[in-house]
Amino acid sequence: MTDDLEFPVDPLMAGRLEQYQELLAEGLPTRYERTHMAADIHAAYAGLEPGTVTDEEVSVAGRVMLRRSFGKLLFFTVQDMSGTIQLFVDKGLIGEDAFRRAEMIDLGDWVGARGVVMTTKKGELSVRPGEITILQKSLRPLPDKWHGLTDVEARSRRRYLDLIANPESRWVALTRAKIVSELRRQFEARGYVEVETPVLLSQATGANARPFRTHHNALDQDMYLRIATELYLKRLIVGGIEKVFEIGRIFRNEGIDATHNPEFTMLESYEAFADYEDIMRLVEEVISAVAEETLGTTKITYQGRTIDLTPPYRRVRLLDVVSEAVGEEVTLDRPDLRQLVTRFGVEPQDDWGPGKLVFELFEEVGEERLWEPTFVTHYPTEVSPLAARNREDPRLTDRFELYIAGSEYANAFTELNDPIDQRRRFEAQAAARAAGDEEAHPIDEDFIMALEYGMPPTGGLGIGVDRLVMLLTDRSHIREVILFPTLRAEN
RNA sequence: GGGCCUCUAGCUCAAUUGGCAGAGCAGCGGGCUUUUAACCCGUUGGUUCAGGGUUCGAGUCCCUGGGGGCCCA
Repeated sequence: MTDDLEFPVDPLMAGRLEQYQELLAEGLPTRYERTHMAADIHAAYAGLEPGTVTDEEVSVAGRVMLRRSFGKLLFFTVQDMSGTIQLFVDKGLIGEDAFRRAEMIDLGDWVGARGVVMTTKKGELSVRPGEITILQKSLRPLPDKWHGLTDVEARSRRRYLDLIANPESRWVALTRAKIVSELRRQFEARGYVEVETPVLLSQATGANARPFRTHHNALDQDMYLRIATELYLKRLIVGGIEKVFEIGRIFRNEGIDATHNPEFTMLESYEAFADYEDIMRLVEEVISAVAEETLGTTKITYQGRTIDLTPPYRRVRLLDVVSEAVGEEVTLDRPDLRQLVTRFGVEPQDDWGPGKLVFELFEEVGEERLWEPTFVTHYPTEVSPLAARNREDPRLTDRFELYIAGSEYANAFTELNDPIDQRRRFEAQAAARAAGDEEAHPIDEDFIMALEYGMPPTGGLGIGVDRLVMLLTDRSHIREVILFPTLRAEN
């Protein structure tokens, strides 16, 4: 029967294929009327005495995960999005024909079943179907029913199998959805307007990173995938959309490791008339609210250690973090800065000024010390080309980054709205680029023009959504929170 | 980019000093009216990542390449 197929048939699939072709000939259903999710039934009938048969009729549908077959009894464990429910099939009640058909159901098949809610002698809540319908065959065997799918690469590449076999993976995926939804809700509740800015650009701006390059055929023009949404969102502030945010995919052409995927999701927000201290309060409120709404608590466990996300978060100046880490006072004025950072393993380049030196030193020795939620403030102007200068010390900016568990989760500042200074900053970046820094920011003339029309004082924010999901779901690798992480092509 | 580890049946894993490539699950056949990874009996299934080398003999040792993981930069 499978001989006429134009592709080689795996012996493991042969029996199923034959059955599938019979089902196709009979006609498979195009829909199924489900009244209950598995979890609904567990919730509604919790505590039902063993050996009870109710007269409550329900219908369930899902994928067959386990099968236990006796001579005249058949047990299926069916999994839907909410969990699992057992089907109890009794030959004496369902009849010879229906029972024979039920016996042909394989692990992995999608089925629908309608019948009464009952408990078995052992107390297992079950549905005793009067009818079972195969909704679609699975032609391939599922991963090991006990061990699941453990191979890291296979789990990423064939995420559908991971989701079928590993409840934990499903939980992460669903929790991510909740987190993103709650983030959106938090900003909307504060009057922010969600927008979409271009992904495809003639110039990649808004961050220090290397972009992906592509080409538009009709325009015959090289284009870049965005590395940030920043400058477009600020154009919208100029345009009078005073509270604006975007949750969007960002692309950076860089290596892949535990915390980096070439495409990732960033939330950026901008609010007119706010400064970076307002944004600090916003971040505390949003992060703690998202934890509370998605996990039910702000006290979380990450990699075996507890973290309290309850505001307020500690605030500390970047220079103070660095000073504490190296055990002596570090300032931008120290003549021996270059030697100092070298001593701690940083390899400075010739064109690095004091700000860059201190910043690199912070990344080397400061970050890892920050376990409890901490706002690190006053980043050097030299490494913050889009942030407003601090009024007391113009070599520093009114900027902060949020650190938790040694990693960065948010970056925010009072936005630079002085078009003259912005041009100067861009020119400094252009000089760095000319000196070989491929990640230096290019000059964006149109953005300067927008600032020349006047941007109100504005507080801006970026949150790494994938990192936040990692934190809240206790995953140590970014590929665990991205359904289809970037992988080398197979073969 | 560097170091270490790893790749064996659809899945999860074994294979002693270099000596016939195995198990459990899945599959197939049979039994069983209350199972929970059901159980019991029987049974099919291999390009041991690829290529080369050493050897009477290579999953195992060596070389080259590839995939993956962890750590470092």
